[in-house]
Amino acid sequence: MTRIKEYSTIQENKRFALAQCPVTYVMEKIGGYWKPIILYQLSISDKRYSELRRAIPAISEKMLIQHLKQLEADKLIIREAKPVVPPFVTYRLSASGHSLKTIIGDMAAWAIEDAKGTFENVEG
Amino acid sequence: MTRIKEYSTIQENKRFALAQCPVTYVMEKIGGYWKPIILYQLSISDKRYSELRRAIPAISEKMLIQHLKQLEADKLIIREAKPVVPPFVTYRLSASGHSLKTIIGDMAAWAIEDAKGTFENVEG
DNA sequence: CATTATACATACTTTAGGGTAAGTACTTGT
DNA sequence: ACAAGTACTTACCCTAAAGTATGTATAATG
Repeated sequence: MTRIKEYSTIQENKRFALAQCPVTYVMEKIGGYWKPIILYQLSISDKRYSELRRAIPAISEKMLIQHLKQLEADKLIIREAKPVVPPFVTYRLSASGHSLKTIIGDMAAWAIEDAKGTFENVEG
Repeated sequence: MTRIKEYSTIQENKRFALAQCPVTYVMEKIGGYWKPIILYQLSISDKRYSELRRAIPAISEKMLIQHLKQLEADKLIIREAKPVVPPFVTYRLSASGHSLKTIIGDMAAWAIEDAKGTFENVEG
């Protein structure tokens, strides 16, 4: 995972925004390009690492793992590794993750209303 | 406003995410560092450009204008300019903007609960 | 004995977005 | 005459996040 500088104006402003603005807090947690898609996939069903990879073919392995680690650190998902070889790792939504589903649903509804016809299938 | 390349993998993936994922669509609209804060300020009351600037002292003028233009292009806010000099420009939420308030409120509520640790140690 | 599959890790590059600083045009106040 | 306030605009720099490519250990399979 990429190092970040201890100090920079961007970091300062981010801290400011996080302290002032709960919305930014949520953004920080689900605001990567792929995070909502990962969460959507996990909301359908628990999945192994490789299942996620196949479910989202366009994502690179680095991005997948990186976001999984972040989501895990933010306690939105739970990682379970069976001590076997080859490894068997399953990801699933935590309580926080599940509680986000309502919001995500509302966001999706708003988006679909706002841009009628742009979206074909998905809910996540 | 900064130019973007006609083609890049990032743009490709963004298009993919936007087409597949309504959440990403919402993120695109309210996902700048300052956008939620601007929207929040305008949800309190309509404001002139300079009032916004004073309400959010940490933001640079470039960022403020840039986000205002984007929010206007996305039809979340409405810009009204009186043809006088010195200029008198007022910004206010559009209908779309107002309809976002519920979602923003829910996000804020979730953020506060999550920060408190409400969801911790509960199984998904 | 080489390939495939598991679940990652890590070095390096690119790009979009954010930040800094300065300028524009026009009027009012001192 | 000059500073200050209005609402921007533009040129340039820097950083965080995203992308590319390759490597790791272990076991089963052909």
